[in-house]
Amino acid sequence: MDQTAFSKMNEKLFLKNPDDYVLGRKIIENGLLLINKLGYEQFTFKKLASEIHTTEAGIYRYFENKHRLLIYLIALYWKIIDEKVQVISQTEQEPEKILEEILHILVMSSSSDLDAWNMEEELHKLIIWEGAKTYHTRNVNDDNQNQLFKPYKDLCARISNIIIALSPQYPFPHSLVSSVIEISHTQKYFREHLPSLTDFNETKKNEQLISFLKTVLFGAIRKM
Amino acid sequence: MDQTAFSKMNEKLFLKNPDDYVLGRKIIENGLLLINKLGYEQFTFKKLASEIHTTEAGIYRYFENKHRLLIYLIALYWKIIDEKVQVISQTEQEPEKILEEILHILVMSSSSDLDAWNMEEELHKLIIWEGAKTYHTRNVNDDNQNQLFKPYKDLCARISNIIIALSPQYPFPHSLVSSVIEISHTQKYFREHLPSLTDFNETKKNEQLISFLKTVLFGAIRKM
DNA sequence: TTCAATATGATAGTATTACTATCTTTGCTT
DNA sequence: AAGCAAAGATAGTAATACTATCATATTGAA
Repeated sequence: MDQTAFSKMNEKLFLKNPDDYVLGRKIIENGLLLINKLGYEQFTFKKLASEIHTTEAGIYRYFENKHRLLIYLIALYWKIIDEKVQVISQTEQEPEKILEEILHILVMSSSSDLDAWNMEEELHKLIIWEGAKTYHTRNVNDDNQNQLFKPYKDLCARISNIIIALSPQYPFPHSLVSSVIEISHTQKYFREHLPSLTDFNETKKNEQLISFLKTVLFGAIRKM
Repeated sequence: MDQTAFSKMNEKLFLKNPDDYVLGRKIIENGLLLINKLGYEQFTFKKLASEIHTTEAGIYRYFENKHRLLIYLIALYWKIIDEKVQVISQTEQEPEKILEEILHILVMSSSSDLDAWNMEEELHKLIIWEGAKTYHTRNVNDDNQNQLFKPYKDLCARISNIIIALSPQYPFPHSLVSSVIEISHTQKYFREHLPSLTDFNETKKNEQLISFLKTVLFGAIRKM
């Protein structure tokens, strides 16, 4: 796992930094697995507590509630993606090629190493199933003021800059980037659960999804 | 309100057809208002019951749980939109013009009549805030098998047909349509709550959003 | 070595949620 | 006038989402 993403997590996300303590790290790792297993609604601190042989109260020392834990995990995901995008941006040269590489990262087409426990894949599953629940809440504005969504916004800004460099005349770079990110998740979800909302067949799924995202991304910024 | 949308609602959505009874209609109307007021998570049948001077048990006679009520309301929304799209399709002639009209419908740019109680506007608010919660559930597959999402899929298919007529070579008409629909909601939401993920300023908001959606929709299907 | 701070464990308790069950009353239809 | 279904009323339960308090174990500074 990429350890640098854990550093400098927004302190508003937790009561006590989980990455500094044994129990805290167990909460993060097993919390992620258990949310993915049960779904966010069915997930409770009590169930997690019994999973890691601690108590509800123990978990509440780290996170105010399960929503904060969710936002923490999603923020972690965005930080990891942002770092990958930074690396790509530095190594690649053509902006088109960089953007295409970013699409690959967003759909997690490279199912990476066959680690027994691959946090990144779990985080990817989490964002597809539960990502939108971080901000579809009556607390959005407060949470946003507390900078809880900063990693997502940073990533969006970084990719937008590539669009701006490539197509300075295009008036909606941020909207385009946040849209492509969101639909990379919803299309992957629809493909599995509401396939008639998509056009993907069983073969080379991720390639088809990336093709689609390319028609959207490059279609939009192309000059009329 | 468009009364035809209520007819032929999928019977799996309710235990007793709310549109056939006084109490049922109160549940629908005040349920919609109360979910919008409190947010889906804070909304409970108990609160709704006290609002309309009935009891929890009374509401449970109509809906298995609040999630079913949410799906019902969202299905109603899609039916209303689908009817509007049908009307446009019949009156308009050029496919481009039809699609542009559909974008206007999707973002609800015409804030219609100044009725004291405008169900359509409330439903539009509901879909923006809570729409994604209908399918981001561990029950998606069951719910989908029960046809609970049929109105959405019907709408998507209908609009896709226009795309196909306009651009028969484009390989992803359904994905494009479901994506445009989804981002019409998320971008409107981001504009209000996470504006740095968008590029819209305070003036003529909906026109800007529609411009953006046009770059995506027409950009994607344009021949290379 | 001792003391103090703090991480964690253990237990208990509360208000609210998400239901289910049952019994009564009201009002309309035939 | 009888009967049936809609709606009201009340009660109860398991689970959720917390909060509070007290005990124990570890560790690092004096």
